[in-house]
Amino acid sequence: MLQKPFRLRRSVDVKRVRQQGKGWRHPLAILLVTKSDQDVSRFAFIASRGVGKAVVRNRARRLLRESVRLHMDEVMAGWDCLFIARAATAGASFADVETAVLQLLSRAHLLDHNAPERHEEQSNT
RNA sequence: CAGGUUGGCUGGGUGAUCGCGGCUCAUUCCGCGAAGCGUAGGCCAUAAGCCGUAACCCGAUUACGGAUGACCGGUUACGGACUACGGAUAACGGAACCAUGGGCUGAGGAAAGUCCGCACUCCACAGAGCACGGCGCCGGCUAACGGCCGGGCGGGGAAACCCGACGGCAAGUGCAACAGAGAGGUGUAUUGCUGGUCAUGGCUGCGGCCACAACCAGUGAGGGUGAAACGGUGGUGUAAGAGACCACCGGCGGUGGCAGUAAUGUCGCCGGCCAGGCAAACCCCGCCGGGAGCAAGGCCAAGCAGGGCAGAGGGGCUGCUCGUCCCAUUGAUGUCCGGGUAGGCUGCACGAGGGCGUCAGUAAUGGCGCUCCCAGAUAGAUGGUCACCACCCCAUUCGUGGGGAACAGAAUGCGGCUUAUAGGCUGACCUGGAAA
RNA sequence: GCGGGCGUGGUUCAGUGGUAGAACGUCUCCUUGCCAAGGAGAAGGCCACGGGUUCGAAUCCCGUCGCCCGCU
Repeated sequence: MLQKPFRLRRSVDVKRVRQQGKGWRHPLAILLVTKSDQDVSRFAFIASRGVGKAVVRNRARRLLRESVRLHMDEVMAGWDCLFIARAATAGASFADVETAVLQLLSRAHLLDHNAPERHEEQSNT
């Protein structure tokens, strides 16, 4: 779980994103996005029963969530994002899921390239 | 040593780093603010404080000094309790639950399937009968169970051991394709065997013998069909045969003794000779079952708007009948149109609880003592990355390198069952071989 | 959480104890110069899976798997 302000918690919000959101597809995940009136961007992660059993669904959601968490400060504010796991998500490695998430976010033009590159800072320390 | 049977335990570890949920503490703000402190006020006196002083005591020696100072007289400072005010703190309560920091803690043996059983909660206290559903050898355990333990019986296995929906088909009804003479009651004949009637042919030593058609009668032994054909073996009997009769055996019904709480076992006696199979066919017998479910239920917040038509009945807790209760002509209820909500808290984590010991019991289990506190999410936490060690597989120049690591994720809780499961540890038993 | 149903040739479905069928599709042949339509014929099933009851199971019972639906 992300920290509370960054979670998309109410079912009405999720429904709104599902119905009105613009979508981008990747073999490992689907991203739906709508503009919100919030100061921050909020995220939700969905794995349907088609993805697998409970263990597999948990695994898929955790991988997606962790990928988003590590790059959250690069994402522009004020968007509601809905990540939907696919059948291959749980079987993939974390690195693959991470690149897939970054690809989806950049295709949705949500990455703020002026933000500090946390990744490099981490590897330097 | 090899093969097998069966029970129990476990379900990777350590560290670094970036994160998440819960509880808790501190930091922030607010409320209420005790004792104590300060100020003011009067009150208390039987005061141990102060003043005076007799006596006693000590030193000096007849004068006094010192200390303690009773009684008595006086006094009011300290004191005592009280009242009012003052500013503060602890504790408590609340807000915020946002941020930061600290501490503790965070998936399973099946959390799974939802197949049973309970707790808990609500319902118009749920009564009777029928229906319906479940269970089904006996005894025990349990809150309860379709569970567990022990025992019996039947089946499998060489054995350890395993498996069994294991009440009733001489209460009734029903079912059995094909094949077969006949498939459910007293019934069956175009095979066979036997006798009779009337012929025919062959042989003849004239007494008969053999073969065979038709009809009538007896028979169910032999052959044959089938999953299954109305007991088995031996004899008596007969024209041929048959439980027709007899002996033994098996099975059945009744009855009695002994062992056992019982299921049952065992030993007799009597009967009739057989009364078949299927109740996971209807059913009968015995026992059990009110219904719904934590989205139960309780509290709070927010929001809205009613109207048309039908209408005297409607309503349960599957169904029906009776009974009972609730709502309803102040319009219940049904239906159509329209409007509002999709939040929070609680239930919700101390329990039929875990561990250890001990006692009772063959055991399941129970009693007692000590000890521990052990997830509570809500678009749903328990995760990501890296390193090392242990495990398995492959390669190996024996240094190491590469890969793999099961089944599976709490959602009110608990007791079972069932199903999935890589590997590891360990107890007991059986059979065979070898050695001593 | 509670409850119900389904699984049969490639597809849609019958069959409710006695040797598994229909329609469409597929294939072969006929018809046509060729195709369609039409006609004749054929192939194709361990009845989802594993046990049990029964002489015998697609059917009855138990368990497993998958799919679908309803209520709250």
